Amino acid sequence: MASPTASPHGRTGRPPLTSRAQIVAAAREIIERDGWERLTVRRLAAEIGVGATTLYHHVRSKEDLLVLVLNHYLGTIERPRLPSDPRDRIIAAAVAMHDAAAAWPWAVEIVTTDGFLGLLDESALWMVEDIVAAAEDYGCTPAQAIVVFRSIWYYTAGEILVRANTARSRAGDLRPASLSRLDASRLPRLAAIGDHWATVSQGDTYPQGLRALVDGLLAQAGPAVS
Amino acid sequence: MASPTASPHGRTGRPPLTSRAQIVAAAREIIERDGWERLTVRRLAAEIGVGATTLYHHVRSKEDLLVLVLNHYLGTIERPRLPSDPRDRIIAAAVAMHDAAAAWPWAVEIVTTDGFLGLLDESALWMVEDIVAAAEDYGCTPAQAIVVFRSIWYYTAGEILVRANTARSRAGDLRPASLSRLDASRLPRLAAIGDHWATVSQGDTYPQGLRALVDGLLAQAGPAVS
DNA sequence: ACCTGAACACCGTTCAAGT
DNA sequence: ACCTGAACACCGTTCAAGT
Repeated sequence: MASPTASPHGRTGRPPLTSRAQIVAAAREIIERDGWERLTVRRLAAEIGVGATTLYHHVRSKEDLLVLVLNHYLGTIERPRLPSDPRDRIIAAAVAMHDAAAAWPWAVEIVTTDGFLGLLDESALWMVEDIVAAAEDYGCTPAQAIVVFRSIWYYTAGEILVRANTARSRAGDLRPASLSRLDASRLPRLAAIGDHWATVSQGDTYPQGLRALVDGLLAQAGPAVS
Repeated sequence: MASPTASPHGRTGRPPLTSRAQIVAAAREIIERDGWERLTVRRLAAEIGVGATTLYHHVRSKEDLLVLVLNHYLGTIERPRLPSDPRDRIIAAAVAMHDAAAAWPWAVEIVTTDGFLGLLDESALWMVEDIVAAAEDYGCTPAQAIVVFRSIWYYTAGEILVRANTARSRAGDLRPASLSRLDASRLPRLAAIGDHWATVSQGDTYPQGLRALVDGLLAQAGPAVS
């Protein structure tokens, strides 16, 4: 009566044809091949060669699936060597976090929840750890270090969002977004800037704004202890 | 043969039963009553009492509709009186922008496109104008003023996103998000902070981070001219 | 225990046809 | 010119039934 393929966990019944690892791998394949907008439960099931409803035996919901995929992605990112100077270390860690997010902008939607730390695996939390540790090494209290991380994350998430949406809208119709049409008497500064805005906006101002933010935050925490 | 209800614009044919103004009003009604997630083309049409396909004679797409609704909303916000000191003026304008966005977090998705300025009516651009003008009054070049605005917008949009997603996820299942489960040997600082993180995260740290960002940005532009 | 198809309750958008 | 229902091409999720 005993199943000839009884699992080592002592479970009985039909052995699984689908595994969480297989699901995550297929999801990454779809994201990389077709873009993350195409990752739907139905497509993912088709990719694996299984009924759509089967997936609900392995993940609770689509969001659950996305968290799974995100953690797998974050686990593949190597932890960078960081400078010893606390201020420079915060900036380097933030840039690493930004680069990781820029490659996977959809992840930002999952991760922009205040409780998101509870969703992430330990292997993905070193970005947070490094920033908090550097802030404390500079002389921040734990509460100040949290504010430092949060503020950097807000700034980074916003930049990623703009970056992703801009790329998406450029894929569709080009928008002129010309400011020269503006009424100079009501919006004089914007009218004067005119098309210069588009030129400046093409550049990457993330690092510059980041340095400003970090310097401002550390100044609030008091002068360096060194 | 002439229509008895020929419009003053000299157009002929069946007079419209549906107007853009009516559509925008109905959309706002749905958003305020049921939440913005419930605003669908079909629901909107039902609210007006018209076929869903009819709306496509008045708006090009759903995105077009959202831009229409957003501009109407922004047009109703009063332009605040701002301090004369440039630094304080930037902060006050940013806080006004933040408050407007916090009330309508869905709008952030529309407006986080680099070319979004081209989508907004003049009546909505005073927030941008005021920040740019204040930055220039402080002594920034136009290019620096653009970086100031962009950086503030990134930070603000990110905060709104986290705020909106946190509210949404709290409406669903409560997440514990406990950091005390962490391995202290691999993530010592986070483990030490533990549940203190949740306490600090409950507070509103937007103004504090904003001040840090603005001070950092203005320091980059050089010392005050006054 | 694992997997299935059918079904539910939706989406945004197009298009030929009606008035 | 304006409005319509039907249809297209999808979604995420549930559930009773099969193996």
